Amino acid sequence: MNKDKIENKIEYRKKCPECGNENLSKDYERAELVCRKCGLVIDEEIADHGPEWRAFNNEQVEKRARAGPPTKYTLHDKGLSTTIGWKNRDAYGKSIPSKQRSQLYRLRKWHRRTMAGNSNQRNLIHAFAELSKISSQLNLPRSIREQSGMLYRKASKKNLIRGRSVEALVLACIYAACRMAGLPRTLDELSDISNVKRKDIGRTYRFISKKLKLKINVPTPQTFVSRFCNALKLSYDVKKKANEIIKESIRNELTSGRGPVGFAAAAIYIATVLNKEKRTQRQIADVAGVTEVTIRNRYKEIAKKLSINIQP
DNA sequence: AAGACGAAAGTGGTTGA
DNA sequence: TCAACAACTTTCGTCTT
Repeated sequence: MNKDKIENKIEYRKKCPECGNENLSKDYERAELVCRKCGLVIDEEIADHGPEWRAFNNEQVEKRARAGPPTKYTLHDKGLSTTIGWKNRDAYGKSIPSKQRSQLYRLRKWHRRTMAGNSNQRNLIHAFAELSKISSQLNLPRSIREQSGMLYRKASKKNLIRGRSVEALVLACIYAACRMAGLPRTLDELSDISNVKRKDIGRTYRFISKKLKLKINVPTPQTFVSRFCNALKLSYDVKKKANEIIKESIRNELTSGRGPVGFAAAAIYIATVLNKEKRTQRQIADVAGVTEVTIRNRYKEIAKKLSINIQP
């Protein structure tokens, strides 16, 4: 209890190790602690110091679930399970007469069966273990994890699971949740950390988004800028500049038909050159998952249309 | 030596008949 | 279901710093 308070205080008093600036902003959406002066990401997991909610069987789930609100979509019973005790005693500790005892046995049996005995529940336990593993690897904020879990639960309710790979389904839910939160990951990123092919994740995603009638907008280049800039350790100014370039490009209809990822990468490249925080095309291409060629093509188009002069 | 450039051929996904 | 198509990638030779 006290320990939590102390930790919070320490976090609050943090300084930027790069420039000593104390003006830090917490970005809970992205789960980052960011220096407002130089854009350095100081702590990438501020929103998620919670325990690992992994459960591999019903007993573990019940042990960990207890009664603590808020309810968790990432637990197969939303953390709301009730247990019938194993002792043959009543609430006062008296032993229960044998006549009622057989009744109690029967009650327990069916309780167990309805809890985790059916394949649906077992499937959810498996899926949420998977979900927890993957979202840890991606450092996803809790809100997105919960959203993914909710989507999976919905899919399960509509019987969309049977006959499909659990892993692909989980990845598709994560992909959808990220996009809904405005923090899209690329299919390649998801594919890289799992052993599901990009194509399969995409297909499964389309499947569930159609069946669940999800309304998800096409990602704009801006949604990628912040993440890529952080990965490249670029300053806040570059971020801002890149966003301006994108906004201007959208107005000039340069973005239509172009992949948003490559476009974001090109805008960042221009911004780095303009702000003299040079990164090579290769560096940017690597974090964005596109090729240098794409960056070149895009940035030529932008520079031409917006008449931005790039001189080294 | 490293980075930027651009041509040309290849690949995977979308679209419309 | 198939072919056409645009976006993007791969590869590679050349130029610039």
